[in-house]
Amino acid sequence: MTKSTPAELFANDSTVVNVAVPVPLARHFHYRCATAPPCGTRLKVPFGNRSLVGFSLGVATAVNTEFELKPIHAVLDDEPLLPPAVWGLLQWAAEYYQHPLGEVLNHGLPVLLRQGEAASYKTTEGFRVTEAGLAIELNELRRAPQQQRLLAALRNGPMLRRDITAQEFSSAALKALQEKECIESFQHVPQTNADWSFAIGSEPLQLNPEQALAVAAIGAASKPQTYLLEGVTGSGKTEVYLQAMAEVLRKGKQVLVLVPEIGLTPQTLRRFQKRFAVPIVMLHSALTDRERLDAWLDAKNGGAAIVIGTRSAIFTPFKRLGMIIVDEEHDNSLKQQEGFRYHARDLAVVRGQKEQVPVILGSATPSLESINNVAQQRYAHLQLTQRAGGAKLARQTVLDIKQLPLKGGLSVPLIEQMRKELERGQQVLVFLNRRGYAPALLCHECGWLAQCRRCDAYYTVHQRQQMLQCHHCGDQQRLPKQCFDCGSTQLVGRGTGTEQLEQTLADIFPEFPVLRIDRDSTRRKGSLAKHLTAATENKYPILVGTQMIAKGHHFPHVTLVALLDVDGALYSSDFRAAERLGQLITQVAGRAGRASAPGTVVLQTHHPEHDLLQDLIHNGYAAFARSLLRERQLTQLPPFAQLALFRAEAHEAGQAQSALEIIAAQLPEHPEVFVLGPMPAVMERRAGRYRYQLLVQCQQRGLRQQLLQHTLAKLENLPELRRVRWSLDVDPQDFS
DNA sequence: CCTTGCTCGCGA
DNA sequence: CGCGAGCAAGGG
Repeated sequence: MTKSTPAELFANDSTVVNVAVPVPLARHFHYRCATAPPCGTRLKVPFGNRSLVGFSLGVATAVNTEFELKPIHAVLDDEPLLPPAVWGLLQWAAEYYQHPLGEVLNHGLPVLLRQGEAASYKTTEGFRVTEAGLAIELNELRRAPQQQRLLAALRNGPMLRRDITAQEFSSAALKALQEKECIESFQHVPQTNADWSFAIGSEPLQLNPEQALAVAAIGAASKPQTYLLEGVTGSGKTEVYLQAMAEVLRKGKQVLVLVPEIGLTPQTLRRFQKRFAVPIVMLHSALTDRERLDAWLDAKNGGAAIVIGTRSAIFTPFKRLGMIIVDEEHDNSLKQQEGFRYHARDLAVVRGQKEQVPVILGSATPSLESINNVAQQRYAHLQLTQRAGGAKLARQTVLDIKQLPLKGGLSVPLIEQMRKELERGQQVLVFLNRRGYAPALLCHECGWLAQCRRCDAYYTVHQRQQMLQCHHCGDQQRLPKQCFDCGSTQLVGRGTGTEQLEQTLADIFPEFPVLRIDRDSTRRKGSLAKHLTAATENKYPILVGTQMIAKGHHFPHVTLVALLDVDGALYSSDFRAAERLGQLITQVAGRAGRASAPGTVVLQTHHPEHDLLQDLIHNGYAAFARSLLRERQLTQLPPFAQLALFRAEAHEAGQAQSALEIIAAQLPEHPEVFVLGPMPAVMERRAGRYRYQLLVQCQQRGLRQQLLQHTLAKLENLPELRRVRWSLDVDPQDFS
């Protein structure tokens, strides 16, 4: 790396370089230097009274001579930091999402590189077993199960510290083993540009005909393309991924795997490791900045065969990328909901085209966007309709609870059905998407409801902590003893949350232990994994959970799944609510059953006759989604329309609203452009701010693009907008 | 009088 | 975004 001294730089700084700086401004900035650093190298530049790391965009042409330019401080890279494919992807994303390039480029980098660190390894620490560690009986460590587990793992081969922490081994266990001299640390020198192709042997698992067809189709394609792998839960999508990957790895190429939530990753990682003896790198939130940079470098230098990560991993550079897999492509967490609002699945498809590698989008409940792309023949369709091992899909039923008394959200017929399963020794899963004890606190005497000071929302009662909590702004206060209005002490929770449900179930079924899995019960690090394991092992006949349990994990002993309250989404104002409800019900239903004990799903509802529910339970998600798609076409909603959403928030409602009126006034009139709003957000006030929205709807993507570009250029100079926080969301997923 | 806490404007 | 200038509110 060259670190030019200021003296060298100023000696002859007649050149002007164009720099993308990480600030929320759409323009670039000019700086003086001796010779322009190549486009794509990082520079340290003075900005205001700060020093920032930006990217060179090459020699500037038309230069403003009205004021003196500042010289750059330093050149941080000898050559462009990012390979052309990633550079191009980031440029494309900045334009598509209308987000300042400097911020987008910054987003694509590990933190240390944003801060100006050199893009090179520092040695990393690894651990391996010693002679003593090999000699010792594992049984001797039975009093220290953590150490026992870790030692067993290390006997399979040395591991890096970052991989040890990633697999939820405790650092105490690591230290203890080291002190007993069962293991020792060593300095690991990263192996760049490894060749693992020889290590990919024949495949152990027998595929069913559908899986075999899918793998063959991907392998046989004459040119790379995008595939939608639509496979019912339990149909063995992962096995298709693994065998499709094997082909790629055998050629010595790398694979990028995007997963929605990192909670699932240790599990996925283990499965990948079991199959392939190749370097696998995980990008997850528990990594330190240094570990993240090392992982990034492993991918860039070609040392990592497989990279598994969440949405931001889509920007990882690769030396020889051979395939991208997006698991659970319908999942909303693939879309970033603030700042640079990109959709990692959509960028994966773009990246696949740019780098000419196949992209596999997998889901049991594909998004309507992807289903439409199949219909338009933009994606190839691969279907898995059979569950592996002959397991049957759960039978879905609706339970009409109109006029039925509810006990903590449970109807009597449901309780009886549960009892039957439990007495047969089966496991029952009760799903309720509302954590806490009760979603509101009500005064029984005067009807007063405890309302959040800063939001248009009620506090949730958390009985165990004796707190009121606002789930929208995080505000907390002690559970009041008296009504704020009338002073009555008759305060009761209204409605049911998982905390209450857990108690109610324990009362009804004292002989069957209950395990609750939600954000509150899994707050401590590693406890989600622990809970999930306990749930799988059938130690708890009754499982209670929020949508946390809807993702990925399979509970083979569960034969009855009950969803307590699905009505909220049936009459929602959000046009995506039905799609999401269908996905949720199908995913939760998919957690249950195995070959010997097919499951039943019970949906408690006040609207048993509702078309959506009927369609879903009788025809399944695939048909349900396709009828929703026809509806979207009739109503001209995505994917048949291109949306963009302007949001504004301010301390005064009027300010937010008028900011959007100003923006609306800048939008050119066009017969194919519809503008809706400004209108208040569904929750108008949140965390003390009033929130408004302005929806722009276009027929054509190109038209929307032109329109946004044109409009944003004008907005940059409007002083009236500086007083409010506003943002643009291209392809909004969530209107809250 | 000075500290504290905001909003505002600006950045090459 | 994130700094500092500038200004208002409040304590001594």
